[in-house]
Amino acid sequence: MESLSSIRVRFAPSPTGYLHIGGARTALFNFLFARANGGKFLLRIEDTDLERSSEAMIQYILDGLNWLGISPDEPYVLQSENRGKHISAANKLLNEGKAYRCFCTKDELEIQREKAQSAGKVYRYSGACRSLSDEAIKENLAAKMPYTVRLKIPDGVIRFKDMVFKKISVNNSELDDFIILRSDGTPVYQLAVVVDDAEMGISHVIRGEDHLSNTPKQILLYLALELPVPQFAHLPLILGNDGKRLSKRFGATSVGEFQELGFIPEGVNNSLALLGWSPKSNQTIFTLEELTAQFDMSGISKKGAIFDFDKMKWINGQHLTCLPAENLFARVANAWLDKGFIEEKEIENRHDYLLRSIDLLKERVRLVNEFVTFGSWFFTDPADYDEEGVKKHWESSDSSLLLSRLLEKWQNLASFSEEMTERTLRQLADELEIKAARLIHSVRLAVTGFTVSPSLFAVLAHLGKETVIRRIRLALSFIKNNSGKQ
RNA sequence: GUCGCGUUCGUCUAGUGGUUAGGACUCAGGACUUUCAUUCCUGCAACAGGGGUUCGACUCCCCUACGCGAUACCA
Repeated sequence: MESLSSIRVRFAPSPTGYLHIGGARTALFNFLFARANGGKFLLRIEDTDLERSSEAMIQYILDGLNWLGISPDEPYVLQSENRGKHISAANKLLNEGKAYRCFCTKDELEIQREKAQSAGKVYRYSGACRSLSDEAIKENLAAKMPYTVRLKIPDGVIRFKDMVFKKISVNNSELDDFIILRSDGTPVYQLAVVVDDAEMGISHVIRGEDHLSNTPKQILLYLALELPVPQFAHLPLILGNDGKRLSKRFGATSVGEFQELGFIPEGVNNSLALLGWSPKSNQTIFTLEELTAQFDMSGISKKGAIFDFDKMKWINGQHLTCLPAENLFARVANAWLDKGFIEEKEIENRHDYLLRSIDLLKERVRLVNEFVTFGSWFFTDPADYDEEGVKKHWESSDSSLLLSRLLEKWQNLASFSEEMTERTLRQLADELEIKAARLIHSVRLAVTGFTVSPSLFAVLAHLGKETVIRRIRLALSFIKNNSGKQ
């Protein structure tokens, strides 16, 4: 067995069909802890519930981790493949008298439980089978009576130091002799985790707070099996805005959904890290590398964190502006491709144009999808114009005059550069004794269809003379038709 | 019910006996800019309640309330 001196952590999801955001955070913290301490980050699929598990579901998890950039360092382990080891561990305990066969039936136990509950008492297994005589056991076995295996819990108190929650102590009397092997011979979760974690040489178990109260049971199992007890760190839960555990009611809860919404891994990782962890400094925007460098268990909070979608978008936007356009290229180009703005071959043919487009827009968007919603004019003439904008900029009597005058000037421009368009526009404004802003707003609306855009003159130079002229003409006829209607 | 854990601005949080209780998102106002969704500045806004301990408690102790989790032949 590996010694515990080498740091090995694991993320152990059950394959439920997608990578939950809470799971992703657990994975991230495991990953960061491993990286920060020169350890290994492993993945174990808890597929004990075989009916609910499939290859495809495992793939979702792998894809999700991969997308986030936190793939495991070794091939994943399937819990179901360790079944034999779980069973022999149970047998070992049985042989050593640390566990015993329980012949009570499910129905009997159910009745006892109900009785205790209706009497307002705490139900715990009575221990009826704990001291069955060897003869009785033999008889039952001979009679082929089904049995479960239960761990014999000694008197005492379990104390452990959680890296997040600090000292925890639970009296063993709170725990009853829990089942480790079902009557069909399959191992129960508690046994499986302990055996698997030991088998994988896990040194630190980092998982959700919902496992905190399982920990004493598991420690008892480590002790009984004479396995080294790992360190534990429990992460506070991620909650929905009603303060309860995050569930499907809250919209996006899986990594895949965030991806579809237009989040990038950098943003998701950053947001997730800040849910329950805080750095020593005031820094809020982190790359994965920076997180790795600064991650520290002491920064983990004990309080459940409510998920703030607005902040998450803001963080994502920060990454979008910081990342060089080249890094965004593939994702944004794909979004444009999906939307039909461009064709496959254009990704290469018009590479520079696309890249510059991304560069112009990236400071203003928060989600990748917004490159689509606010970027249509890179590719097509505006199909319609912002209503407010039309009212504001195109409904005065001289609207078309202004645009026509500009059109005249620009048609004759030899160089349609940023400097030239700006200079000529301002000249015209002077000539007409109006504010340059009037012309600028009017042109922006004509060229993009929106009232907001990146720096107008940069936009003009980027689109080129031909397109700009065409769009101004289009706008002119729109204004004409529109005023005719009224 | 019992056990465990938690409780600082609306949200994420800093704070480890003496602070004008700090930062971030959101929101509001302002500045810059041709506009803005960018950037910058300003503002709003919090120690759950009650008892102790102490010269002095957000910080330590106890109680209450509230929340979450666990109490399965689920994981």
